[in-house]
Amino acid sequence: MKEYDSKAIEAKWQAEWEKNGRFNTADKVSGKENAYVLVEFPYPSGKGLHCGHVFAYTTPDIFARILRLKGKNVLFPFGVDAFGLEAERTAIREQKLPQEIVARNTATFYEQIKRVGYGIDWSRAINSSDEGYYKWTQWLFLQFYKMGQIYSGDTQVNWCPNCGILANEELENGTCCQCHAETTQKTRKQWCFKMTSYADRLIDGLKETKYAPHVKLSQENYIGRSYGLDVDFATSVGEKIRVYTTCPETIYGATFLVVAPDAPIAPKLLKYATNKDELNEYIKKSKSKTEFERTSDPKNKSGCEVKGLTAKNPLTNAEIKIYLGDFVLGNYANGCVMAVPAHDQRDFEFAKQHNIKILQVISGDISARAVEKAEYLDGQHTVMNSAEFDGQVVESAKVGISQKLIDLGIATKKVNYKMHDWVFARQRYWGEPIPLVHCPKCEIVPVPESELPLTLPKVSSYEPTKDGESPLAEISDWVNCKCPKCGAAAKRETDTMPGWAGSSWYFMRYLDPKNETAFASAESLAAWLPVGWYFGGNEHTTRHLLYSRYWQKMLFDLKLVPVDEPYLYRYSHGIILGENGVKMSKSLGNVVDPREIIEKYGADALRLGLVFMGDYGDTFPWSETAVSACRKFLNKVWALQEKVIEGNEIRENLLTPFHTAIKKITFDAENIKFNTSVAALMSLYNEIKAAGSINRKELETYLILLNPFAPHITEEIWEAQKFTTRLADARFPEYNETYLFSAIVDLPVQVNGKMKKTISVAKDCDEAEALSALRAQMPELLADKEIKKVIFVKNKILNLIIN
RNA sequence: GCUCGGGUGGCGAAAUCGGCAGACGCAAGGGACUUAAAAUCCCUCGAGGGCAACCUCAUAUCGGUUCAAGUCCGAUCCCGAGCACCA
Repeated sequence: MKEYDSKAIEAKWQAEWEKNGRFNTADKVSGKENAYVLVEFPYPSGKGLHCGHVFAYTTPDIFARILRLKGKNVLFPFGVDAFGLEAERTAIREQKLPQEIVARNTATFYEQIKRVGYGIDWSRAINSSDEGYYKWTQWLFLQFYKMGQIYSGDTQVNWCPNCGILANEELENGTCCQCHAETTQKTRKQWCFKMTSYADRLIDGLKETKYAPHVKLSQENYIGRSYGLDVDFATSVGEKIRVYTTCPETIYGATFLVVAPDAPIAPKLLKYATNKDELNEYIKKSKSKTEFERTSDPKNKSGCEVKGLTAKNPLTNAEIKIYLGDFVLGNYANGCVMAVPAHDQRDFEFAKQHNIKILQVISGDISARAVEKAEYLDGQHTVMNSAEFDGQVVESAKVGISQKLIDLGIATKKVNYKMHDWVFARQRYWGEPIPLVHCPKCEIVPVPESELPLTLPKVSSYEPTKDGESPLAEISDWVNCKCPKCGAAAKRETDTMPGWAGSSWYFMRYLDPKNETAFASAESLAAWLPVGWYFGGNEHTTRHLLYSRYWQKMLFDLKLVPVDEPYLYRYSHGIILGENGVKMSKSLGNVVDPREIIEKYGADALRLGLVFMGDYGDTFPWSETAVSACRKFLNKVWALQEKVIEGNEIRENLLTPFHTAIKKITFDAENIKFNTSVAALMSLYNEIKAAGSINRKELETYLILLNPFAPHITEEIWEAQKFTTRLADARFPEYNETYLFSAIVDLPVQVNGKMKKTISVAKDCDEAEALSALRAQMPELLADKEIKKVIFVKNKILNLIIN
């Protein structure tokens, strides 16, 4: 009876769960408390599901199963996020339709995932590219359009002279990945979301959530709110240059200005310049760089002086030079900065490179590098070379100088955000058509809601076009339509939505996936929102999270949802690398298919192995030996059936081990750290084995504890042992503090902070009792020593300071 | 470059509030069972020293705070993720 037949057992129980859905479906009406556990829905890639996916889903499944055993009405749904570039490119490569690719890959994904034995409510499965789903994505878009959150604005796109618009993913070192031509940045009007108008609420709303601190920090930094001043610098040609600064305290040290080549004011300055050709050449060059390239090179701060005009420092009246520099971004604040080389490292390097005066205005050593904000705002540094402010500490000079600039009418207070508005259009086939119509008379008219979904036409050719227009623009039957308002001949918008669209609200469709009259019923939204626990990849902690929070806030303002934060907790997982420590990829041949592992060790062993390998949040290599170790462990649990004796209570010698394990798993569930739960289950097994037998109560308890991790084998043993109820209806045990420690504890004893030995003392004993126990048990330690000081922490430490 | 993580034995890792560093496993070595092997079971297992009791060193590096530091503070090095059209 050493080995168990994992294949037969897993097939049996998976069939049972599928047939008898009540174990995994969330009840609409139940006396229980609702708990919504969400895992990011994957893109159904052609590579199939690999162990990285399984790693991502196993911990949430264990968590959901624990909540069920704790008596919660748990919703744990799944689906696929099927629109997007990857499916389209795969389809082009295989000369098939994206629809076919998605259907095929989704089937494979679901088949694979079912074999791991997740407690998923399959009745709610969704696919974001289904008409019944994207009808509501389009409907939501129209609500946002009608509330004024969507506008047509200038955006930058990657442009290949041969292939048209490219995604960032299609760039290879500034060239096109297909034809290897040089790419440039091109301006194009596109639909955008006015997301910056919600910036403050997106920061402030984080207070309502319980995300991990690093997740909140990522969100805040991405939004990048800063408080500063808009300051006008006069120029020799009358035109004013408005810069944004968060460091007005350094303005006396501003010795040049840098204007982004794509700043709104750049063309005006160019008119007066005497070196137009040189400047135009510089502008052209910077257009070939992406924003990332412009800002990432620390050494080469390129720039080109704008000759023939100068600016004036508003407080010193010194004449200062103006440069175009592409490390300044045209779309942030005013696209212009005042450069203070003594107190900004970037400006410092630029000044050295272009031989510009470095004027120190804050104390410190600037011989080798700038003394920056992080250093000088310490209440110690003082201001110099700054007229009447000389000698003041920086913090107070900052206030004074700001006020002076404002009083002089040169500056106004300004709040800026690093976050941009959200470009929400793609010139691609495989996405939701944007439901707008261009009418020559009425301009932009929304498609009537009764006509949704505006379906994506099924066509044989859907490749991106060379002129940068959407492939839909070439389908005249589809493009030409009547204006819904005036009936005149009109044209449909041909851009589609980005992959972010469907994923910004999918957690609500799970609540009511078949509803044809609303994206979800008000009752279901009220019953389940916000999502209690949201599990997903580290790579989504800024953008996907932010986008869906933004949609939620707009929907809240439209009174369409009851809460304005969609998720309460957010847990981010790492990545499983290949066994060789490199990212799993087909070309490297280190992808692990869960089906192979299940074949060899069983799904339960795979599940245990995946959580045992490492922490959910970490990135680490796949380890087959961890799975094989867990299979051995399960074999031993199976063999416990030979040692079952009668008994209705946990025996006294096993009380502490059992309650320690229960506490550990309970604690781990709150903190999503199940690797140590597996260790706790193994330790508890070792104690049971040492006891020589297991009684029925102990076995019953052990099976409940192990069930969320290894659902199949535990169901099988439970049934074979003829416990009365179903395991799924059992209750997760509670731990009792009084059983956690025995009456005698080992107290570590240190001398002068160095660990010596442990002594046995009564639990919770005081310092005097501990010292007398020490004298009795280790008299030699204190012989002829004078104790100068005693540090005693109950049940933790006894530290003696001795000469 | 900017932002966010991380660095602990031969390996994966643990250490919840600053209190016995290495739980739980893997690999390895020794033993039992076996005709033999596999499986299983038992023992050893951070490094160095010592017959032993024990001692010294050890959580990327350097410095600090503290009775006590993997944990807190400062500096440095290295690795991973994201940086707006992959999602």
